[in-house]
Amino acid sequence: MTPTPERSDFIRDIVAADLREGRIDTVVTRFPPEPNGYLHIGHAKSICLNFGIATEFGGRCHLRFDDTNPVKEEQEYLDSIMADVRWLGFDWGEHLYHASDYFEQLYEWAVHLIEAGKAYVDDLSAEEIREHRGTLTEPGTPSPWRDRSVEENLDLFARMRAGEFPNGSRVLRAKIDMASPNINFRDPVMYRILHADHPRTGDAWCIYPSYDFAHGQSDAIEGITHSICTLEFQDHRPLYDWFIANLPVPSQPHQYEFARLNLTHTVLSKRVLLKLVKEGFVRGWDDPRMPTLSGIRRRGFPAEGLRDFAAMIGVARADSVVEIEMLEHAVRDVLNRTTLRRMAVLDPIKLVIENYPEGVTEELEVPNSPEDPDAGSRMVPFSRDLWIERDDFMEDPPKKFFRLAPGREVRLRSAYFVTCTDVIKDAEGRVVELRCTYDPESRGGSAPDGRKVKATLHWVSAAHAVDAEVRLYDHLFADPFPGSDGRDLLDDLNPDSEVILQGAKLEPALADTPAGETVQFERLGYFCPDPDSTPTAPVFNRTLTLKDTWARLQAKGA
RNA sequence: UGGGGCGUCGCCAAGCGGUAAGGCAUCGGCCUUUGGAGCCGACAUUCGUAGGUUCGAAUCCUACCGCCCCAGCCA
Repeated sequence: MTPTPERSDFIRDIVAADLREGRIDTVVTRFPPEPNGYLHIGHAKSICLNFGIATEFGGRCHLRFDDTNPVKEEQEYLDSIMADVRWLGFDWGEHLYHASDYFEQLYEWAVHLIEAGKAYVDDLSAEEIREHRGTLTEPGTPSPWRDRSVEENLDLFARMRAGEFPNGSRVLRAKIDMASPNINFRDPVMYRILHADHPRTGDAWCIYPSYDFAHGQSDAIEGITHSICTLEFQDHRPLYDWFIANLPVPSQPHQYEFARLNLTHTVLSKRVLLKLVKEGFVRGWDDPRMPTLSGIRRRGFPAEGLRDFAAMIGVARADSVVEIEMLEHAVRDVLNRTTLRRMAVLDPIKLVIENYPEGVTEELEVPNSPEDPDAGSRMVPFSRDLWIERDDFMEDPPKKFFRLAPGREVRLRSAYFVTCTDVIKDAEGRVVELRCTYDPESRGGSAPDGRKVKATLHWVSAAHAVDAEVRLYDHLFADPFPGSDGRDLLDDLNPDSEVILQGAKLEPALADTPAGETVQFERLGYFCPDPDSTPTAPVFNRTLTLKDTWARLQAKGA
């Protein structure tokens, strides 16, 4: 499936109308992450929206770090965010900015508001401010410091900047309306004292602007036309507009809100993700089970799949939870057409072809991709002793199982038809080896007499197999709605989200799979080398399984 | 009991007064040297509920119900 290129949503409709009706000449958007964590798939939705609109309408999209809280922000996050946006396939060109680039301008505008009698320094403590704020149903009460003179406010604010006061001792507040039904208007904090080093400005500042005072003004400075954010900022829009209206800003940006992404079987909360990392429930921010872009990349998901997914889910204002199957579909769709096919046996059982000459190896030509003839083919060694998948044999098969069984003939992919003639078991009765005969006439995988077989099995020549570790990944959370109904999030963690297999058997060509490339292990799924992989000890991650009708039938029967 | 939003198929989502797109999932069938892929078909007489306006309503009006967000010196 190819997503419709000209998709439309309410934001694109607004942009199109603004362009058409001449309210703007060029659309300018921005992706404004706070560098306090790694980007996740929810951010990908926003990135695709903002950068997508810019390219579709011939405008531009800025990458701007909302770095106004030095106590939470780190250079590591700045770096990972830039790498992730690039990986996703977007380019901000020259337009890399930081809210911290505007600290001086923001300070001047704060002074402007003080001079206009629209901001004041408050000496109340954080707790007192909260008490004065009122409640959802009761108006707040003015701070006793609300009516200080402009001169005193100017003096105090300058001394706040100069570092004369300790953290938390004073704040600068906008003077709006303590009785407003919109709590954001009850004299919101514009600046707080934070004696902390900033990743970019170092110790140049000890007062930092709040989100509300920094964001809209940063948009105005950059000439952002459409400032797109998530629903929880709706209540802030009147305040956003208030600052723009009361300051001599160079442009008039507007804010629009859309519903953030929620996904079943996953959690998209920086707080929770940080906890999973810090407390060792995963291998790190880039654990293949994490919904972070770095985790998704390590898992082997292609960026194109994420972009297709973003296009598929659309953009709207209704809270929603997207089934993870939709993401998996988008990823499989890309992988199916782009990936090379290889053979690997995850849970091997020996198959010996009794009538095949001992000590002989022949090279069989196997196509690299049925979806792409241009992908060519490769030579794969074949011999008397092979590994096949344990699940591909049943001694006493049910009606619908049509793989190998005693007396049954099946095809070994691109090789020969083989018929199981004997089953060898160990002392405990466990099947340890299958004896077969092959039909030399069926070389390549089809019989000259035209007879058919119901199954095609993948295989690896035992003498040529490369041993590997394979890590099977599944949803990090077993429940579709982690932590719902009051459960502890951690209780919903899927105990089988990572299953590590040792001694998987790979066909030789797999040993040179480059890092970052995802391949298909035929009939099993998509896999990619993990960064832990070495030439002598390959490690593959399972990106996704293939859709599995047989597994579904079994599940239904059970 | 304040304010701001949202309610169209199991999930996402078009629709903007003219008689319910599409995708995911699911279920059939065909095809197949991956039980993959592909192809074909099925899948909302109904749009949170109840009234009203209209020749005609998911779209307009009224009331009600349900869900989400807001009381950080986080963003």
